[in-house]
Amino acid sequence: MTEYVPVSEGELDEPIELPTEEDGSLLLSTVSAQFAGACGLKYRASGRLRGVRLVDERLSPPAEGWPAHRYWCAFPRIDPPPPRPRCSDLIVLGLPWKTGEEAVREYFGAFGELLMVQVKRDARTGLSKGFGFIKFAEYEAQVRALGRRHMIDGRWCDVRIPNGKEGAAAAHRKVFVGRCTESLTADDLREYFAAFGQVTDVFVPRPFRAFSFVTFLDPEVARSLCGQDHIIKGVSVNISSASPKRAGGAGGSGGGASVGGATAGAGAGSGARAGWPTLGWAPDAWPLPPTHLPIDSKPYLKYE
DNA sequence: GTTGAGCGTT
Repeated sequence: MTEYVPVSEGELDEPIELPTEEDGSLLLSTVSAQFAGACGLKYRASGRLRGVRLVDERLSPPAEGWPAHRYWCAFPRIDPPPPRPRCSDLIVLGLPWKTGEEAVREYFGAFGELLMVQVKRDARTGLSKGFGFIKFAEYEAQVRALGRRHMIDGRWCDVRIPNGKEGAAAAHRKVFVGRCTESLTADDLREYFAAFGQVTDVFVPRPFRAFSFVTFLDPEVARSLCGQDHIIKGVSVNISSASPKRAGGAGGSGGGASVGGATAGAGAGSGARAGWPTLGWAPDAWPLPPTHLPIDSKPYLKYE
């Protein structure tokens, strides 16, 4: 004969009485009819949690019978969070000559715990080369630091994922934006494309050329945009995948894709980059002529 | 006028 088993969704919820079968078992389908997604039952016996035996979709009563306890549902484990992306070394470009590791550590320490800080120096003279490397403990800190510019000791600095192995992956996060007009600033592009995903870099060649590069944090965002035409400030631009930079000259070893924040250019031919529009700074005001900069914060020029 | 700046003594 049918008896009724009190079952609730969670331990503290109000039970619903569910009918058993002729053989005294409770069908899992009877449970899931009331509690969608339930995959079993549990109860408490002398303070400890116990599971109800389940064979072939039938839940068997405990030895002491159904009425001895009240029951609640077991649900499948929610999907385990995907493994966190790991932190990579990050290059910090454009450091003032005077800036040492202490200042870099103090500045980026505000973004999260730092595992490594280096300022690269000339072996002979000990003078800073104007760049360094950092590594965060937490990926979230890395994300916070990428894709915006950083004012360190009076100069705007860029944080990017270094070239090389990591840089090759950056190629998949970057799109080529063709048919740009001169009216489209790096900030315009960053603001527009931020709607599709976090933008970590915008590059607009200077002097003007009719293209730009936009790098996203998520390669899937970049991929999804390829092949599309978009209208930005009335300009129809075409988006395609960014092909690797051509090797050649110093340092180019194949895929020189870069990722990172904005850049204060130093010489003719440098590009314009934009950071977070919300910061409200004006990239078109850059690069400042070196003579307008404090003596201790001239633009980064290798070997100068 | 459709492909980019600079990248690590180990």
